[in-house]
Amino acid sequence: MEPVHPEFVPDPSLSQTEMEALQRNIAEAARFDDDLGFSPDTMARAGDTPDDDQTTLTGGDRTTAPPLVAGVDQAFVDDRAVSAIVVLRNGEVIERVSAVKRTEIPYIPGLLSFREGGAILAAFAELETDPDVVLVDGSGRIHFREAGLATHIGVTLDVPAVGVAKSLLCGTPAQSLEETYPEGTRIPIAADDSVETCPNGTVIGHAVQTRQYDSPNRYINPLIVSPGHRVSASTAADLVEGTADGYKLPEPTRLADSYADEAKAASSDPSE
DNA sequence: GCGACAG
DNA sequence: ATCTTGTCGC
Repeated sequence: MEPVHPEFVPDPSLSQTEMEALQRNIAEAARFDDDLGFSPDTMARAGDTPDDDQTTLTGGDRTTAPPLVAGVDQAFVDDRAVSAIVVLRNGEVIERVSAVKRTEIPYIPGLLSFREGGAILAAFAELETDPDVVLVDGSGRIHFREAGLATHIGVTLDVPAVGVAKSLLCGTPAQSLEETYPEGTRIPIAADDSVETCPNGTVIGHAVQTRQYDSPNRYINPLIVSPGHRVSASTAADLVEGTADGYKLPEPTRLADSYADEAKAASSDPSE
């Protein structure tokens, strides 16, 4: 798939001020409410009975096929970024692609999309499938200008997108994230003074505990989930919870992560 | 000036 | 993100 908004394609040669200006425009074009082509509750998972998705004469419309969910993740080799995309439906891999691109700028908090965005869009250009929603590694609305990596990619491609991060970039959690929470716990993240584009108190995402150990002194940190584009904060959390399958990371993200490592190894293999 | 900051 | 062994727990 190709960019619907070429003017938003991340350009690493821009000045920092120009990058920030572009992010403000992207945040204005972003929709942080649900505009999905499917019902978030049609998320069947691996192991589910296939005929669960057939029509019920008297029930609601259950003819809708489970959505195509894509996971995107990157790996790095020297000055190159390897982006991998894995598309799943019903827990089954439908397609996977990867692309390699040189990184033009270093990692700068708040400007991640200008470092990784090029490789990601190159990978999407290779993708034949049109995913219903994309899970991007990093923040979406939880960003200083509400334009994190997931928002940048989602708006540029005009595809529903969700940000899945392992740590909090900004914003204030309703409860401390230092505690150990049981699976299923969802803690709202509110905008604070560090988020300069929206009122303080706005819920810009959630900490989501997709996995937790049963026993004593070992614990797992929650994921930080936020809307990227065309998804609300609560639906973003629903989608991540609905695609997680026994691991902390949702399946599409987990598979993209390992595929990126494979592609990275292959790209730096002399015998190839 | 200092702190804080996804991957 | 990346560099890596051991260690805990089911």
